[in-house]
Amino acid sequence: MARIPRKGEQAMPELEALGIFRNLGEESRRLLRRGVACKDCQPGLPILHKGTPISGAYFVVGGRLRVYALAPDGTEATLYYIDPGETCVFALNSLFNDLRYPAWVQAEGPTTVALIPGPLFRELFRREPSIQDVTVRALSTLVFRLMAELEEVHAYKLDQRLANLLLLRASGEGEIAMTQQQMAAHLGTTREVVARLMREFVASGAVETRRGRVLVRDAAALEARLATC
Amino acid sequence: MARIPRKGEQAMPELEALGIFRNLGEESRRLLRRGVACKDCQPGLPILHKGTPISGAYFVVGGRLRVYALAPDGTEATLYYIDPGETCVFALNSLFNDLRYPAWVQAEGPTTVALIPGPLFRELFRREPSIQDVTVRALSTLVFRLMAELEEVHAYKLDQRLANLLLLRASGEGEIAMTQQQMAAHLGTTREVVARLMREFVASGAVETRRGRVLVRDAAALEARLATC
DNA sequence: CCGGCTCTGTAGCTTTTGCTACAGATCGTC
DNA sequence: GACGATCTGTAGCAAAAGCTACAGAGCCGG
Repeated sequence: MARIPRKGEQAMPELEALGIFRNLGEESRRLLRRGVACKDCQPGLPILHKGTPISGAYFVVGGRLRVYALAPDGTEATLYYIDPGETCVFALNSLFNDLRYPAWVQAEGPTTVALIPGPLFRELFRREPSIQDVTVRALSTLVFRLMAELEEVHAYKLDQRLANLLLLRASGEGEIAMTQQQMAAHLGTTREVVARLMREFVASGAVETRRGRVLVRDAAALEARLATC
Repeated sequence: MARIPRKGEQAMPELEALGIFRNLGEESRRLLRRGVACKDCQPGLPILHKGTPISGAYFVVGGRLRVYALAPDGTEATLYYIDPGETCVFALNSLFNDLRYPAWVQAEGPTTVALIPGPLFRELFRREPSIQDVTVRALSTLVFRLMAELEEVHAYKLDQRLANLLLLRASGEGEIAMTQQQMAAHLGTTREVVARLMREFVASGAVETRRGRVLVRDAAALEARLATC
């Protein structure tokens, strides 16, 4: 049940529930009370589109956002999720560099998002260590991830990269809720190649395939696949 | 002719020649005078190795640093250059996240580097807008680059990526001072593949090859190659 | 000048991945 | 239950890239 958007003073309690906004200076709080807005997002509808100009910083207060890219053939690849207390690093990057947003964002389930307008966020960044920390950490984390992904593309073959993806995405019970097409989009290849590689994993007993899901049956076998040069 | 390393007060004139350090507050200057060091680097010898713990931020005062990766077969791939007034963003990333340095760095020609110890840099970061700006901009620029490279790997074939590399690296006179092996390392492929593709470019009149160099003869032909799907 | 090292060019074969096509299974809606 | 959409599995062929091998050219130092 979506509430009406909350602006200024009414949005503060939600924001202060996040640790990074709890110990701000009085001046920063005053600025925030005049500029921040919180709103509930409908699951499924894009909140941000590729090419959107970015006017502020987005923080997840509750729920979860999914950031995804669209491949030329229309398929979606999830880039990353944003959990409560986290900010959208692509939006930060766009904000600090006057770039347009490079992907799409949608809410997964009921999600509350705080939007801090650009000039306000920059001012907070100037004066508040916790904001500086979250900004640099978000950018650094993204740098780390992108470097790892680029290295993986150069260093590994597709079977190894698929094995890695399965290991990384497996839940506690060893389940990956992805279609082959989604895996293909993530790895930058075709669905048929994923199917072919998956057949080998099935034959070796490493996984079982279901419609829309994969079950890891022998993680060690996947790790062994990863270790082959 | 390398001078002895300059510490504290003696290093300040060189540092203040860089715009970002020119308008610092008095307290920041006082801190800097007690902590900064400048030194001249020998061309060729690595300044930083992969795996090195990072103790501070590196700014180029004069000359130029080259950051490079080593492939498993020992070949070097230049990742980026650092010019005067710029900082080593990998070192920043390592510093803020307690990571080890991910590559190698060497000086190209006579180069002077200022090292600002970690705690001092963090303090400057907290209070000085120009330091905040250079930090966020360096990280953001790296994010942008890595994202573009990752997208290029997925969206283009090797011939297109080679054409792009030649266009990007060509000097004003259309010369690229790289061996085929270096191009291969950069693109994550083999020297023979580069040779094969280069033969096609030569046959079409787009380039001429020399030992250790490539001469672009028809940039439009390379661009046309880039545009083919 | 000579020798060693590195770079370039080439060939042939193999492996990996992509493309096209098809059929069957599964799921949700009417 | 029927139907349409989507997902999975498979096959065959093509294209791209990798691997191995070799020869010749160019550069530098002794």
